[in-house]
Parts: sequence; C-alpha cells; structure tokens
Amino acid sequence: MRENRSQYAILSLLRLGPMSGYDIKTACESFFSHFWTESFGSIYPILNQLENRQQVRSYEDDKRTGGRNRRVYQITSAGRKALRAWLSKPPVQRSLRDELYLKLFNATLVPADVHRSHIEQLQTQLIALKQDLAQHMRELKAQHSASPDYTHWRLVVRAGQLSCDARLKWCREALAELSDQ
Amino acid sequence: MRENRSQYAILSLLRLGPMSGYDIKTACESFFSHFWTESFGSIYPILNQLENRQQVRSYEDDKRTGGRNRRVYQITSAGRKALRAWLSKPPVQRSLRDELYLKLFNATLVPADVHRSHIEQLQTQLIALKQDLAQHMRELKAQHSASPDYTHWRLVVRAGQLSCDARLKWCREALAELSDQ
DNA sequence: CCAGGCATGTAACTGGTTACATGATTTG
DNA sequence: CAAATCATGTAACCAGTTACATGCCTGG
Repeated sequence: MRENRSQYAILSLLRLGPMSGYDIKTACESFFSHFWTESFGSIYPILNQLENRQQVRSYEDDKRTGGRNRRVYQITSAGRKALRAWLSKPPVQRSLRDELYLKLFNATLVPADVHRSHIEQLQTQLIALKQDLAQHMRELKAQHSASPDYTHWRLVVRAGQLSCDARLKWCREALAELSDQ
Repeated sequence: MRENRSQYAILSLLRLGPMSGYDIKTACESFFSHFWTESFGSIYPILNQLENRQQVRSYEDDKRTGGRNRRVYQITSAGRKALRAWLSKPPVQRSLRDELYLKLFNATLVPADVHRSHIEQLQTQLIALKQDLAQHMRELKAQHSASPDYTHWRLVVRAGQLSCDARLKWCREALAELSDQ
C-alpha cells in the first residue's frame, strides 16, 4: 500500500493555523524546504478531497487587499485525528534514487572533468543550503523557542545540517581524490 | 521533462557484462543497495524498449542448470553512447521527501514514545547499513582495487558511509534530547 | 511433496510533476 | 503598461510500484 503523503504534509501545516493553498505552498518552501516539497498540482485537489472527508473546513476570505479571492482552509478535529493516526505508524523508506552516485558509478565512461564539475555544482548548492539552514535555525530560536514544538523543529533542522555537512565533507574528499590523478 | 532513469541504471549494470533481468535485479541490490532500487516491473519492460532501440542485444541462454530459461542481455555501442550522453548532463535533484522529519515536525500531537521508537528503529537500520557498507568496502578493495572503476566505486560507498554516520550521530543527539524531558 | 530460489512477464494503479489557463492587484 | 506577486485550478502525463500469473528445478 502506497499512501498519498501530500495530504499529511498539508494537514501538518494546517494544524499551525488557517491557510490558503497558496499559503501552504509558501509555508512548505520555508518550513519544509530541506526535506519536503509540494506542488500546486497536488495541493488544490487534495484540499478538496480533505474537505469532502471533513478533515478540513474552508471559507471565502473576503475583503482583503491585493490579488484575487482566497479560500482559506482550517483543520478539523477529524483532520487532526487522521494526522495523529499517520504519525503513529512507523515511517516507511520510499525508494532511494540518487542520480549523482549512479553517474559516478560510470565515471570511467566520460572525461574526468564531467564528474568534477558535477561535484563542484553540488558543493555550491550545499554551501547555499548550509547558510539557509543556519538562518532557519536562528529564526526558529528567535520566534519559536517558547513553543512546545521547538525541540522537534530544532531536531529537524539539525538533521538537515548534519546531512549537509556530511555531504560537503564528501565533496571535498571526492574532489581531492579526483584531482590527484 | 522527467526522464525515465531506470534505463540508465540498467545500462550501467549491463556495461559490466551480459546479464539477465534477474541478474540485474540482484546486481542492483548488491552494487546499488544504498542509493538505488529497481523492481522487476520496471526492468523487463525497459529491457524490451532498450532492445527495440538497439541499445541492448539479447540471446537465449540455453543449456543451463536449474530454473527456467534465461534471456541474457548485452549492451551495444548505441547503448554505451546513450549512457555516456546521460552521464554528461548534470544530475537533477528529484523531489525530496523524508517522512521521518515530517512526522517529527508534528511530534507534539502524539506521545513522545512514538517518535523515540521511530528514531530507535532508524538507528537499528543504520547500524545494519553501516556494517553492510563496511563489508561492501572490503569486498570492493579485495575484488576491484585494480579496476579503473575502483576510485569512483569507492567514492560512492564512501558517500553512503558519511551519510550513514551523520544520520547515526543525529539519532544519538535526538534520542538524548528527547529523553531528558 | 513442498518450500525456496531462479526466472520472466503483465496489468492495474497512482502519486506526483509539469504545463497550461485564468485573473486581480500593486508597484516601478 | 509591464512585470511581479498573489491566487486557484485542471489536464495530461508518466515513472515507478505492487500484485498477480506462471513455471522450472533442487534440496530437505
């Protein structure tokens, strides 16, 4: 059984307060950036499904300034219950696929420069990610250190940092090894 | 454009020598275990597609002992060329989705034990993975240290090790933080 | 004789992305 | 007025998984 997880990502954000589909996308990009993504093509249809199942409720957000009308969703107790049920199940590892390593596995088929530049690109992305995560951590401390969620949110960001550092270390090792040949 | 990557995983293995669909699955599990998976449901149809495109050739493997007849595939120069073309393109990061962190984000909704046990489960898996990777590294050294692929294959395993260690470190930190509360 | 490993294949499904269509309002 | 931002939605697509069907041969 392969369950749609987008619904739980959406409910996770909705439990923080009422949001529109657009807000959910934005919140996803800021809160979940380093471990989860959602697209509009999932968000809007799933919000409708959740409403049919009475796991969210919505209302038209009238009298607002800028942009077209918004529909704002809020989680219901049925929604919270569904989220809780999912949380209790052990997380399942979905298939793992890392293109970089698959390419590196075949490195001898193309000039060495190719892979060096792929790794350098990754390194650049990771350096940017490292700064994002540091910034994220500072904001978390400043805005949520009193929240009961703080410990867990901190751990989530911390996981990103450790993983990012490990990959950066690998990039340095790999580049060193690939150049002295 | 979202390209089917299974075909390249299959070509990657086929460049090491002729294999059946079954062999490919097995090789995938041993060579790629920590960064790539394939299922029979992809392998067999894709082998046919590759043959139609003349990127692989096949023959019936008669007079063998045990099991039913095998069809053995070998890569052609067109196949090698297609693989090379893909290798040169920068690897694209496909959407990132880690259930554990999404669950942890909502940790306050369920008893603390739930997440502790999820993390302990992960820790157990990672310890097993660490041993697998160490074993894999030893075999690599023993069997392929003379091969031109050795440096790259070593780096691929090394990436798994660094990532595994980083995640283990996170598990320890997380469990420490979640228990003294 | 049956469980398990070897072996091939197909059908059904779906999660999730991409691209497109549409439109209001603000700002430079 | 064009571009950017806010905002919602749908249609098409497909990569990849799961489940099922089938069958040979070996060893306990």
